Amino acid sequence: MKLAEIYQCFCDPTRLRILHLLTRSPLCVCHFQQTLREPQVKISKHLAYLRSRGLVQTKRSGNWIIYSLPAKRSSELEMNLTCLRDCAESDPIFRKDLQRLAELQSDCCQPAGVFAK
Amino acid sequence: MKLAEIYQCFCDPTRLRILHLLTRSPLCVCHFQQTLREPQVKISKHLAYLRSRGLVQTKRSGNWIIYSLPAKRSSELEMNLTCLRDCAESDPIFRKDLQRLAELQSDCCQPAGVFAK
DNA sequence: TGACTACATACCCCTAAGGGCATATAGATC
DNA sequence: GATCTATATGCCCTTAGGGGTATGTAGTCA
Repeated sequence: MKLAEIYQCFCDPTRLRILHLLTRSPLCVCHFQQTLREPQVKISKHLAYLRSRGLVQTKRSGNWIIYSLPAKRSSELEMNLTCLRDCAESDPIFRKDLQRLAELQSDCCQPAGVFAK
Repeated sequence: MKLAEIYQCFCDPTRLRILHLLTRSPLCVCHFQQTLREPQVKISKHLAYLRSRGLVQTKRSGNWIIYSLPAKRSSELEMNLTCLRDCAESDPIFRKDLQRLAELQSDCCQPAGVFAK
């Protein structure tokens, strides 16, 4: 059942935070590190998990690997990402993540194009 | 994170089918058995899992244990149950479950009150 | 070419959890 | 009390997966 696989991707707190951030903007691994304040290996593994299940896509940009949600998403995924975004509004952890991300984005030393589009 | 715990409950296909049915009506274990066509022990264990995490409630009615969604639900749970219900509409497995349930409900030999309210 | 940066992966350990079989329990009925 | 029905639980096996340490790899820049 496809739906259960989506929820399997959603059922870890770190992955949930990653996916939530991706509903806002494509990001590279170092941004997740700075935003989530988790070890690189942990983030990298969860990203690999999500990638193997088609929940995220990557493209290289110089030294950075940019992660983003897939351009084409099933309606189930789309609905659940929207639901996640709505639920996240009232949760302090997700809010804090967004705040940290905003601070990153206001820095001037970011790789070009990461936050674009 | 409370939200991740909800998704942990959602991440197994059998539990997802159980929860989906419960968005329609309170049910006892034997109804799940007939609707899902899964072994009693499997259903019973998944119900115990959901109960231990507060996703379902029980009340006894004679020999039957009636399972239902909790009367008072967090907004996160409510939103995700709604999303599940919407997603389930397009999935043949969930549709088939609903069909079997409807057949059960049209039988005349059901315990009183199970489907009430 | 060599050093550096950003990221991935192999290996290890440990726990959660899913499934099945057998058995226990609780209420109903006789 | 004995039995039946409906449901729960203990035990066992197996796999998935989450976390950490160490190391590999790919692109960049001097």
